[in-house]
Amino acid sequence: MGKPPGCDKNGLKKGPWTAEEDQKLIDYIQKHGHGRWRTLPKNAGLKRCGKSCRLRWTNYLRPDIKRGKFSIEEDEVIIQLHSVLGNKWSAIAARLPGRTDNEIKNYWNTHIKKKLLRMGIDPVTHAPRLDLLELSSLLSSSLYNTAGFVGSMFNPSFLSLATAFLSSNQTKNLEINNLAGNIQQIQNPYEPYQGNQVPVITQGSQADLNQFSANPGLPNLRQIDNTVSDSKGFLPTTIQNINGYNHGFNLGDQNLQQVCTFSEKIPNMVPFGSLLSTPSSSSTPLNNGSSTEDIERDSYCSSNNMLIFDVPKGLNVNGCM
DNA sequence: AAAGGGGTCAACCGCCCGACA
DNA sequence: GTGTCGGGCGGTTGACCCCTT
Repeated sequence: MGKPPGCDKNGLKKGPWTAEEDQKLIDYIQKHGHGRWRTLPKNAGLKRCGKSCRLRWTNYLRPDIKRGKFSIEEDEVIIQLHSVLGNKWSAIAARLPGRTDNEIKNYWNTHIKKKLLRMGIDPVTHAPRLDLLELSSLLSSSLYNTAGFVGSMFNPSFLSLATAFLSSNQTKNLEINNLAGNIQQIQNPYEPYQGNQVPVITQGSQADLNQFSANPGLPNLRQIDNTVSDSKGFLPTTIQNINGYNHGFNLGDQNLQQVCTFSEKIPNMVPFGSLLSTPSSSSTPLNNGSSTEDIERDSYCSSNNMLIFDVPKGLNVNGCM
């Protein structure tokens, strides 16, 4: 079954393409079009395998390729689509005109993944990292018996519920994953647990949240500003409906649809970097290889739409990440 | 100035699938 | 049903670059 690897046979050249080879390939495709990649290199006078030619064309030489840095909007589209599609880079690329799957894949692995990790978000599941919850659980076990409010704050039943809640998100269907992408709200990925406030990442079904709201052990969830930047109608109404506790998550297929039709909205979209990026108060980036622009981009954030827990002053949660 | 360590990204690899003879 | 072909996919590699020491 299948076909021979090809490129390492018959003395075919591998490695970086020269300008001359590029020109030959471009000239040939401009004259004859592409396709028939196996015979193309011979006809074009190239000592390359067809696959190498195809990749060079689709990933680099194609005239409609957009070079240069990814915009904030593109970042957000990628994150959104990845939360729904996973590592389906070609599917993601299809929604980002001018970008190739390879480029997006590289960008994800080198930039976005790290960014999400800094934010305490699992880049695979787009859920809060469970190891952080486990850390909370450790805190709970050590503090539970010594401080009354901590016992309430880190109520094991609450942690258990939260863990199950978050775990369930990893296996739930697309709409839940999309919800995670839409309403993850976090304060500061560089210093996630600042002062007396713990960032809250809310996601889940209505039943999940009803459970949360019904749990007396929950800390005081409040939202600084629940007027969500949805003036263009992009963000789901779910966020608008969150006012303190859940007032009704209503996620259905329309959310997936929103993501899938997202690219049409890019030109006029309301950035939701405020949801996924960071405030300008970040101090030292963890990635010292970041360019100034990266730092600025990572710092892009609006000051509203923050969901926070009130944490008693006595509890120092700095450095939990 | 030089070494080395880490980040980036173009290119490659291996596998898979659908179409077709 | 089987083999071949054309093409696509996600994962990985390695050369190059830049920054730090």
